[in-house]
Amino acid sequence: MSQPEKSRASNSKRRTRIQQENESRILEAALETFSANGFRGTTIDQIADAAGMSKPNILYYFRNKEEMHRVLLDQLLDTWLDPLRNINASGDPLNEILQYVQRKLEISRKHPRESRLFANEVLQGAPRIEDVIKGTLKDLVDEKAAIIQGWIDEGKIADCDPHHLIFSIWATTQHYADFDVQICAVLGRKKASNRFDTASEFLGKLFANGLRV
Amino acid sequence: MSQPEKSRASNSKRRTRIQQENESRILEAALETFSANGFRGTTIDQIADAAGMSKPNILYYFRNKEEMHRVLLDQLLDTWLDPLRNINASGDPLNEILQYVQRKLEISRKHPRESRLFANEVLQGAPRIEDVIKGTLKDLVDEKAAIIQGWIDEGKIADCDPHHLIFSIWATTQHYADFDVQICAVLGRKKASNRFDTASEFLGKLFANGLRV
DNA sequence: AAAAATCTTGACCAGTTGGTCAACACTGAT
DNA sequence: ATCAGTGTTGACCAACTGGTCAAGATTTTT
Repeated sequence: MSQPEKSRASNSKRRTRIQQENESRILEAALETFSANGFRGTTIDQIADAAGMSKPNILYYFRNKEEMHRVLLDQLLDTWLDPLRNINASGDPLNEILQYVQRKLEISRKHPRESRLFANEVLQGAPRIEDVIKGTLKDLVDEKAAIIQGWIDEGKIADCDPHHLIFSIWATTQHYADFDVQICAVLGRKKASNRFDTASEFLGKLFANGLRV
Repeated sequence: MSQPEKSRASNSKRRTRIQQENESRILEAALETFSANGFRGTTIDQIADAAGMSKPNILYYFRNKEEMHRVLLDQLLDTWLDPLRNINASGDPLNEILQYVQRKLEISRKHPRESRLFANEVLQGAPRIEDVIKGTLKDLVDEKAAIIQGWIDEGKIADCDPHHLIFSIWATTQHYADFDVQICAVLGRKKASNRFDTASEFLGKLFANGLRV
């Protein structure tokens, strides 16, 4: 009776101190490298270097390159959907939406690497997260879109397609993480230094104005 | 006196019929593959397959993988900047901006592969187009931002940061090319079928409303 | 028709990369 | 202190990949 082949990371036994430390060091290094170079552009050696350990040791904790990527995407998706979940049907409509914009922008500011990892994945056709996108994500978006449609019907915000409204919030906020290099280059050193604050102000105005009845 | 090493493609001599045909077949195949898999994720063999020729023949026309990528990016950047160049200081402010939104959206609709190629490049830190972004692109954006600021000062459109306005237009329109998989999955088969038309309507409303004085 | 130029590719090579393995080092429970 | 379980890595391998080359096929020029 041999054990099914499992990496340490996916083992359900209680994890030791060393396991926990190393797994998080590896995931941190993998996030850094994957988000900067994409999946194919990342080598296990790079991750090993970034994590300060040997390649075989990386593969002692994760069965293969794919598994590190999968774990990162899984972790990511929770954080990703959280702000959307927070939209509250009984709150003030405009305020709920503006809060959502600001929360998403805050994620771009604080977690740009996760944003780029996600962008890379979707750009390549989302092969590894197709299920989540078509399932959990779609259901959640449909649910919130219905809430927004309700607000529109009550005349609380301007008439527009709720799905596209959500897309436009994703687009504008994630842009500040995914295209940061371009943003900084175009703004120049000085204006770029507080780009997230000026972006926050701009997006607040745009959506507040754009959704006025 | 040996010729400097040049691929056929970059040779300045008059190009033969076969050269022209094959170079464009290769670039078409390369665009398809690069935009779907990224630079590192693309192998010359894949491009050769897509172009229906052998690998050595690909490398007869282009010195290496890098050169195909470079040529594609060069071609792309022209198309890319064109709509922005079209913004006219003496036109009707709101109309000029809404036209820009629609032109950019049209590019996402007609040239999604180019958009993804560009997105891939910027996501990875734009190593190969840094110069253009910091030079031509920045200058052009600054110029158009000044025009928009003029309109704001005249009270023709709402007060907002012109640079971020441009970013938000890039973000919202390119999103429909770069994240198409996600858009389609979330919208579902039926609503996805005319996604560009509904997007056009939504973005028109959002920016028209958002820029009202 | 023949020579010159251009085009095409099978075979090959060297470097890289994902992943394995056996042997050795460390940790912590007894 | 012991030793079973856990952690670590140098050496290695097979597959892949970017790129070369010489020889032959095709097209164009004369």
